[in-house]
Amino acid sequence: MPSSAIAADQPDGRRAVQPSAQPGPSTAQSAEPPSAHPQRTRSGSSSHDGSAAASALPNGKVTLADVARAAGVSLATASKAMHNVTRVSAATRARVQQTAKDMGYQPNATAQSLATGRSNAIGLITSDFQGVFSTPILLGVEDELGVRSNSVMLCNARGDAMLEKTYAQFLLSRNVDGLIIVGQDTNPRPPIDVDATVPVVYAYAPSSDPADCSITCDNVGAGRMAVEHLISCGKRRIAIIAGENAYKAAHDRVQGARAALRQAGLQPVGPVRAGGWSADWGRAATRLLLDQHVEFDGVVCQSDAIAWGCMDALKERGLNVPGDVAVIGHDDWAHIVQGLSPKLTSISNRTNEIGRMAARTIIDAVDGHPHHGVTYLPCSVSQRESTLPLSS
Amino acid sequence: MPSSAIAADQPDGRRAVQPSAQPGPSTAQSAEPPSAHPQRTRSGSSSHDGSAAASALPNGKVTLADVARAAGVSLATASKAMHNVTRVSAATRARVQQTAKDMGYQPNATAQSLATGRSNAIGLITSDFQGVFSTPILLGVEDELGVRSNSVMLCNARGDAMLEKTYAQFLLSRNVDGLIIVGQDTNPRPPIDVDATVPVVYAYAPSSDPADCSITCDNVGAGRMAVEHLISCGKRRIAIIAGENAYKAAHDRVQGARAALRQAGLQPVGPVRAGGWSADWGRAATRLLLDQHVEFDGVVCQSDAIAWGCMDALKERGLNVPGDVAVIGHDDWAHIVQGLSPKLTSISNRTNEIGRMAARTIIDAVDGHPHHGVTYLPCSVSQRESTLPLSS
DNA sequence: ATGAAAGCGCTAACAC
DNA sequence: GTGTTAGCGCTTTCAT
Repeated sequence: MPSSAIAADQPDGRRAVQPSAQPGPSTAQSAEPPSAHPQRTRSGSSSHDGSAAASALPNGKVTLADVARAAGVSLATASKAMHNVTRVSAATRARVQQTAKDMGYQPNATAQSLATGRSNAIGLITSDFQGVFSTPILLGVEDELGVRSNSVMLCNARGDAMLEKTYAQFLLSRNVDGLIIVGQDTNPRPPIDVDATVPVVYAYAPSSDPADCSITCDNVGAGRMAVEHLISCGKRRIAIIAGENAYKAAHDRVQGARAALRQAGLQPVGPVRAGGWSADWGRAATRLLLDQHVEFDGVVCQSDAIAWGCMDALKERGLNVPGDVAVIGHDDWAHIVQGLSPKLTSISNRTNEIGRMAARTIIDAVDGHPHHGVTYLPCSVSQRESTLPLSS
Repeated sequence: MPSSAIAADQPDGRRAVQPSAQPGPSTAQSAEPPSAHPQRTRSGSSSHDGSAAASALPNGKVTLADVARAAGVSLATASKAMHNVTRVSAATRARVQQTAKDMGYQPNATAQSLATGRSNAIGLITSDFQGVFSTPILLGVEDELGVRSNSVMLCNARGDAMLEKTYAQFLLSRNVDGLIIVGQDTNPRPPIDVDATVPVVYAYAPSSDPADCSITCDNVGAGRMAVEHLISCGKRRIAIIAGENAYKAAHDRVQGARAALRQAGLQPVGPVRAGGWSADWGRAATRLLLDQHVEFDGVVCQSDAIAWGCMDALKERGLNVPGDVAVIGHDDWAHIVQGLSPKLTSISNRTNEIGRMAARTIIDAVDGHPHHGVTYLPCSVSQRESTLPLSS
């Protein structure tokens, strides 16, 4: 464990600005003179030689017309040459592309979009304010799309159906090629209420309309995995602490867990209670189990927070994890599984992969290969110390 | 604590699809016939009466020209009428707007952008793969922008300077009106290496160029607050467990804490060690303090995870929180502060507000009121059980 | 293989 | 007040 003394005192210089409750430049007239032009960064003149730079827009932007002129060809030819596609002589193609590069030409995506009708951008509407699940999904979408030079336009509907509709229309007006709707849980949800002219895919929360395309995780499989993992660690008396009753995920995971247990000729030890997703619930449920003298050597907790509370209660009673009781969580939230001691084994929902897959699916649809129905992506177990079979 | 028995067994129906390691529709040729057109949702015909709907683009989209024709005015007049702005008779304005509404007209933002040179979209480049700090910032940006019908285009540069540059150019080619660069920590960073023709605002990680505009949090003030809070709870022997040495936040917070201590005629109890941001480091550092018989009745931990580990170690030795020792964390991560028992008092960096402010600032700049220099947004303390003064 | 010309849907002078 | 006319920067027939 690295540890170093940190530098001692210094004068306490800097102080915070804008200490008002509602700080912000927009709230008051800027104290600065309202200069007519936005700030601009200086820096890196284009990193190449200066072959005759023709004109340039007032903005400093080079258009295809500029390139064409400089290369001594027509606008149309320049356009073709840039796309490596139609019949252009290899010579001109090369020349145009070189001039374009030399002049620092950057195609104007807006104009391209207007001309072609495609924007190479997809719209993403999230309904999750906290972002626990949707963030990795969003990042996954971006990862996949960024590679293809597509971009994602983001809106946060905060779970409000009206706002969601408004945003969908808004994104559509921006010519997005497709829409990804990200939910905050795996409960099926009604389809968005817009006459979308582009493909739509639902991520995490599937659409209740089976004709729509949805990507979510396989919670039934996750429940099964959790139990199978515990059994593989040599545990046989397995208790289950479920999440919140209103969530389909809770039911799905219980269903999978029971199926796996049954398959091994077992059944859950003690009652399966649903109460919430929090550590507090984990503590309460575990104490209850203990107080009722339920004997278990493994427990599947339907969230990492529940597992946290469970481990707290176990330690409180002098029980050792994983020796006396192995604990497995769900969701695989980095900050919880890593913070616990021993570190928590957990079932990952692979939300990042859900995002990537949603992106691939929508691109496919845009390219004319739509998918339908709900795809259940398998979860995976991340083994850590809380279920180490060694000490069993 | 609510608790309900969950429904018993059901047949384990559904199974996961795509179990391959690299699942995805794009990887293989779709099994479905490649229909020429993307899927489209059905649903809600526009919720209004059917006054003579003239034409409509093949896409089903209504253009301003269609509206103009239907309303019996010229294209230009229709345009003006829609913007409530130039001289148009109230009558025509009303008539045009009504027909537009009736026909379900949605302006084409791409065309508007091309014509005006403004896109009403800002680009956001994040460098945070985990998203711990950038997610709330991002959501804050979106909140503020969404209200103004601006949209945000998102890219994830993963901390790679080259990728960041590529994305910046990419976004610029999409005519974004401004750029927000979100960092993963508060260490100053070199400015982006592009000749931006639009305003740029750095959020969380400030630019090292003082001429640039940056918004970050006031970690010095945060350090001060933490100590002042502990003192206000009646604690006087205060220890400090710092974060990772390579982070400016660690030094800033120590600096602020020492200043507050000095102001109260005190100084830190025991050595101030920097080691990391994890719970493991919190455990190790606290045990060390205890083993060295440092006597403290309050401890400021520079992250919530450290505080977690600290509380673990404290309990381990039979010490009571907050009775024997009050504990305060930094960052205010919901899942940690809520999961702990007792719940953790923490200093919030107000990342959501940083995002909102970045959005407001960039809008201001787009409107011709640029800001410069680093704005340090004050942090705030979220009091919870771990510092309840009652039992002190 | 290359170029001329007609838009994409909208805004913004400038005439009437 | 309202209409006419150019474009914004690019793609794309259709001639040549």
